[in-house]
Amino acid sequence: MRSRTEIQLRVPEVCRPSAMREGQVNETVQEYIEGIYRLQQEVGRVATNEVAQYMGVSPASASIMLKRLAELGLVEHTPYRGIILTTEGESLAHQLLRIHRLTERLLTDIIGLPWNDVHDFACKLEHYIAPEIADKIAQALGNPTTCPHGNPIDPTVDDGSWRLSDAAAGTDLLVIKITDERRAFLEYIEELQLVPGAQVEVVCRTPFDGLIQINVDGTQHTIGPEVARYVWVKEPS
Amino acid sequence: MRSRTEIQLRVPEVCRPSAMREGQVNETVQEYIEGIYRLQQEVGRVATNEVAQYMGVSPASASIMLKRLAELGLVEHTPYRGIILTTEGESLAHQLLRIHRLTERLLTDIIGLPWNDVHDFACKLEHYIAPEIADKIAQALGNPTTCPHGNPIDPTVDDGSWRLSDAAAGTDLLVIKITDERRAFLEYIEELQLVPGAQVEVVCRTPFDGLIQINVDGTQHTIGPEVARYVWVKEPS
DNA sequence: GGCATAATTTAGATGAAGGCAAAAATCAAA
DNA sequence: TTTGATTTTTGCCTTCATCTAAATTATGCC
Repeated sequence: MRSRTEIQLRVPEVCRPSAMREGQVNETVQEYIEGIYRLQQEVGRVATNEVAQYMGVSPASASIMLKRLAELGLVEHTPYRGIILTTEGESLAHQLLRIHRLTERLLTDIIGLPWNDVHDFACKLEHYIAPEIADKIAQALGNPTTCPHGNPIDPTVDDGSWRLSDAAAGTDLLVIKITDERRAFLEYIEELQLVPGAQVEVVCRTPFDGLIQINVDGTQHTIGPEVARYVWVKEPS
Repeated sequence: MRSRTEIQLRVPEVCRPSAMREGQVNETVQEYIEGIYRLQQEVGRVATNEVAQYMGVSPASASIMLKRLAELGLVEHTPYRGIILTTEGESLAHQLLRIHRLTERLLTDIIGLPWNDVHDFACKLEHYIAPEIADKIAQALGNPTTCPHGNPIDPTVDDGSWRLSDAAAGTDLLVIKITDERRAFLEYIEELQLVPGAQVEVVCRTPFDGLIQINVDGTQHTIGPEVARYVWVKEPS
């Protein structure tokens, strides 16, 4: 047993607690940017209130954070007029989404976790996976093009799909992706067999409430608009 | 484009910033437990000052944290007498080490990162990998027995090795593991080809300064005691 | 054009983490 | 029993992310 005064620091700096709490673009900032990106996809220019609601914080908190994001150059913030991601902010969002989706693929394809589980884990891991590691992961996985839920790994790619809620009755379609990745939602989707790659026939639509009758694998289901909204389809090729 | 008031929270709770900052046994606590475990391996019962020095904080901060760890039941803290891990604390340390080492294996074997890079990444990721995922990783990797630096995945296993600094002159030995995982150290080790699995002959030792002359792959090197201390060897079987 | 209402921002405060320096307490060794 | 080293306590600081309440600005309607 060695003399008690000689213990040296054999733990790398990066593993020390103080170093773990990173710099400017921390976890919270990254989560906001991801949320804003998704909102922007849905509604275009984003209002402060929408960010607040989406992130589950008060409008005041969202306002403060938006100011900070603007200072970081990630969003363009016109006071009282909401925000829009800058090129830099969008590029960060793309980077994060790519890392997130690659991580999901790693978790399903290599680690063997179920597809409805991986989103939550990827949410935590993504903040600690550098882009260079993501490249390595992509390589190791044979450069997959989509995440387990069907979203393109490269977020700039347009897969040409549209929402099932917008599909016309009487068409035969292919499920491309599911964009509500909460566990309960995915479990429901799985029950319906409405997973990416499945064939779905839009039988008919109700004139009210926007219900859609579909046929998947010979089974009839009726789904509501809030489900159909997050299932994306296109013509089978 | 949908009405602006209907945006719902499609982001799982767990991905929201507030949920990311966890409960009692947070990142910092985990890092302390790991550090204390390593110290305990080196020197037995650990003094407050040693924890402070090892973790790079003031003795005051270490003292406060040790009190907290004691309240969590992870260490037994006799005031003014230092600490010792409880069964629970040791078990947590083992769990963390297992996850850390499996993560390192994943990073080298599947992702293809170099062995001197993986420690730092694993340090960050380990806090977000649940034991059940670690089990899946182990399975996916074919239940490896050691990390890329040669440490047993199961920290309770005794591999029967000893420090090269304690080896007698004139013996032929097998390098088992390297226990200083800082990048610069591993790069030096690699330069010497003194990696786990290598054959090393202890040619002679100097009477002063504890230098050791070794022969690896037909090349002679002289290494100091601080290097030899973190290279572990045993008789080839 | 003016006003009520809605949305947004500011101001001020909170609470949890993690840290430090200096003073006080304790231990150990001469 | 005194002295020096170690440890703990005390009191305070900083950062982060959040809140409520008040002030400000925009908007839509008559």
